[in-house]
Amino acid sequence: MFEQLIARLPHLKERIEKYTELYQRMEVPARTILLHEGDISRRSFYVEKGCLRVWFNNNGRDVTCQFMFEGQVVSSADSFKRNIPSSFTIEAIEPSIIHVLYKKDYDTLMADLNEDKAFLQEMVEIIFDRQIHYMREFMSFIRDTPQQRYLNLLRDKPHVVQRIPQHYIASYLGITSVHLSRIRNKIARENIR
Amino acid sequence: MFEQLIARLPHLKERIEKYTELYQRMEVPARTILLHEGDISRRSFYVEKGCLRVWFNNNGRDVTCQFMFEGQVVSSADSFKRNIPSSFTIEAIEPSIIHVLYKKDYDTLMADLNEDKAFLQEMVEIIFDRQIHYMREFMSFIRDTPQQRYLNLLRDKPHVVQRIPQHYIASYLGITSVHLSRIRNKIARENIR
DNA sequence: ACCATTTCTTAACAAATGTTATCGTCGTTC
DNA sequence: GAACGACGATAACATTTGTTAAGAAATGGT
Repeated sequence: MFEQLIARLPHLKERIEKYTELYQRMEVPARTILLHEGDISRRSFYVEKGCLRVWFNNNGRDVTCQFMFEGQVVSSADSFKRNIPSSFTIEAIEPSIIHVLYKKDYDTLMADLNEDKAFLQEMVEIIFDRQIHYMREFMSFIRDTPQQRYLNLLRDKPHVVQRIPQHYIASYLGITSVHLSRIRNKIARENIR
Repeated sequence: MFEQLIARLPHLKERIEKYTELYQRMEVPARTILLHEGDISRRSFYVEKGCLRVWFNNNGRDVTCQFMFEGQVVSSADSFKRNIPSSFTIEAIEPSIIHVLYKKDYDTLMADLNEDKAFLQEMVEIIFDRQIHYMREFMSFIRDTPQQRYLNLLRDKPHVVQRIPQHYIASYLGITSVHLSRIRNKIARENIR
């Protein structure tokens, strides 16, 4: 676990391994809710196998805002860090193997790690990358049509399109599944010509 | 300068003041471009007075993605930090007083400050807040209609609606100025009834 | 005060997107 | 293998949003 991370940050190897020990392995079937919108998140998740969907309720309907796959870590960052209600739900949509880190273990660990300059610097980098990620998603929404966003997704994250049911992708793109179906049809017709 | 910041982080007072010294004051008229999209950003800006608009070119037309006012710091974060071309332009849209920090001064300062745990922790918090900001903007785009986004803006940042020309707000909302005008008309009619 | 420019509104029409409903396929479960 | 539910395609129609163009209103510079 966390092999990729250790490969990227060999100087933090021991600390990452210490971190790993605190995780608890868990197998869950599809449709398991790991965190409910509105609850305060006390757990953070690492995906060993499977796929999670992050979504929130908007006037009675799902709005998907993220998909997480093998090797990714996910938590309701603001809820977990600031003890406020989560603004979204985290749900497994495939049978998955998840490693869970409880808030109290995380806090203990962080208290240690805060003494550690190298770790803090790494932390800055990681959060910074997340900032850039969301900034780009945001810019794409201002800029692109739904069709363009779908083509971007095909280009940048083809595994998402392959693994995720289409109606979830539609809501992630901010459109209805009917409209996504039309867009796909249109793209297919254009490719034949 | 930076009084609010010092008030919030009194334990970092000296370092913030050291930071301040490196800034250069600059008065610019409206329509001054402070950073061109595609250029590598070597400067970061603090707004003492006036207003900046952050935008990028999309097939020949402006897409606005942010407004910055008095007391805010702005840079093309990824460009400034990673030495890559900026994905947007920064422009003063009112006559403004700007304080400029050059990259080389910033780097020197950061090298010092990286020795400083308290500062690094603060840094994590600040970047983390930016992450949450962009995440929320992103979620709002998936979730809300343009009319709702305009009402949110009126509710959360009325000063933006008051100070910024409407066609810029339209592009920030991801719609045309004609459509924003229609939305405003509709809201006004609903309020009369 | 005057002119030029920018900004905002409105209208008419076109294109994009949503809504509702129906149908076919596929996988799961009993 | 029958029943069921999830998923995706499609159609018909409604609503939203974009495009273009014209004119009114506001703003800034001289």
